[in-house]
Amino acid sequence: MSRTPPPLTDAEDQPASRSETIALTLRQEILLGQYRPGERLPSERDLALRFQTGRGPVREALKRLEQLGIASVQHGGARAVAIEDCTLDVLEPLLELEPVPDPRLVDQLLEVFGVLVHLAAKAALRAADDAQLQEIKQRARELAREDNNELDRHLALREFTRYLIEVSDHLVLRLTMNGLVTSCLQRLFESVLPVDLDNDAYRKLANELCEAVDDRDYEHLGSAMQKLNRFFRNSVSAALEARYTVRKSSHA
Amino acid sequence: MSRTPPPLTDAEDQPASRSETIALTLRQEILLGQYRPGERLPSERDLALRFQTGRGPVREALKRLEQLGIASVQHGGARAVAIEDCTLDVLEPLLELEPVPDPRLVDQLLEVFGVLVHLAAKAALRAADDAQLQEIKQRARELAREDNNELDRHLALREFTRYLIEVSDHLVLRLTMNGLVTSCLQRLFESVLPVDLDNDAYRKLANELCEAVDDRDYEHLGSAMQKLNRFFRNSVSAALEARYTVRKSSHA
DNA sequence: CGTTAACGTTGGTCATACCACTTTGGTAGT
DNA sequence: ACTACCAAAGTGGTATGACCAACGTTAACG
Repeated sequence: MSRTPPPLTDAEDQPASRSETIALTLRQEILLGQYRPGERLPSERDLALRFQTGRGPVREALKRLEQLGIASVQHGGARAVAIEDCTLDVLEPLLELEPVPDPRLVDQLLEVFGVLVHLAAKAALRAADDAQLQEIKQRARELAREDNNELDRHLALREFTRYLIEVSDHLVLRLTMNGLVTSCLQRLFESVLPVDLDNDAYRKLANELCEAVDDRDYEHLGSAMQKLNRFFRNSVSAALEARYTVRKSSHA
Repeated sequence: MSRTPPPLTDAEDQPASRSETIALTLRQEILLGQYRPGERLPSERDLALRFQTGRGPVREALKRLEQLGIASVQHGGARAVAIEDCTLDVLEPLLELEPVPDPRLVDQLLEVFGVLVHLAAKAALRAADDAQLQEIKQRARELAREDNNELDRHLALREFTRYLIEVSDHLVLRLTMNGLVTSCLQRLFESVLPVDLDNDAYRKLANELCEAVDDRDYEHLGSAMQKLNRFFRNSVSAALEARYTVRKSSHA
């Protein structure tokens, strides 16, 4: 008969399997502090009962949470883990806990992102052959084009950093970025956009970046990227703060 | 009476559950390139047959691999994923693939680690209250003690960075470090130690770090940490290269 | 030759049972 | 009253077997 389709609240599309739904829900609950660190969470049987399913999906969900570092399941019982001891992968759900992500967290994210991109740029310039160097220069110039709108700029910037990482041939860097960029920044830019950027300031910084790349000047490159990063952090921070307060006032 | 204590004493050999063993084995095989990216890996039923177990444990193992980003399991079948698209968590198994970790990878790891610690130090000095600042200074001085042996030094250094991260109150940084430090560097130091460090050079750098911390001088701190990091990278690199060649020659 | 429909395979789920371990609470010994 | 021990209950781990829905392949069809 009618299987009463699972009550998908507002999360993803349809294709969420049972175990995924369970994992998502539990993750959310733990992240919201519903279970204090070290506290035992319900037994698999109870969870199965609660989610109207068998132990199989519940176990799979728990395995995923364990891999996330968000839960520790042992023979005695599964326990919640403090957020600070988790993996980078919890950042994405953490940012999506509320409709407007925590500005502080976003700023931290961009800060870390900044130093890593800086590293990537240096490594890329060091490792690039002639063709790749040309490509880098080309993409750098794209950043400073005048007819870019906000979306174009972000896409170009993302492509630029992506290419830098690729050229740098730096596996550790790439893996670290995978956990940051693909899972967090992408979402972030999608939800936070459009950010009001000072167009002149931006193009000026982008041009400085171009020069540094053209000259293959590491020092110059470093300072340019730092400025650019600082610029973005400030812009995003301002935008987020604005929305944050707006939301709070309209919510109350 | 004898409490039958034999089973323990070693980290993770025996007490690995079936699903863990499967996950470890498959992870290893994929990392070794036994399945090319995008290639389908055996069906759950085949895997269950191969590991002489049911589909349950196999599914749990696959879920973990999927969470690691190392495999993508869909309705059509599970597929392997390129290493570059995985999570940071694959670094640890990657380093442990061979008895002597890949020097190049280790150097990259230390490089990323360096910039992150630098960030942590700045953030910590910025955020620390008086008591914490004193504690930081105290621990910095521990680094420069004369009677430290190699193990003490590494432990002190790890404690120092750990405390920096804690004080910095920088969640993103901490999470990133969790994926790097706890899983990789710890193992690394255990397996690579002892590293021949130039004692005088080290103490000189440590003292410079102390001064920077005492003065709360960010610029000085930055350069000191960069030097220290460079020093470590060189030392570890040299040690690893030596072992690498030794192993290769004795192996052939 | 391209399209489509049937089929077998695969992952996703369900239900039940049993085993091994941990926790817990009670009991006996001191 | 405290400690040490032990047994029962609860929990995770595994095994089995079945069914469904989605996918890939293939064979039949236009």
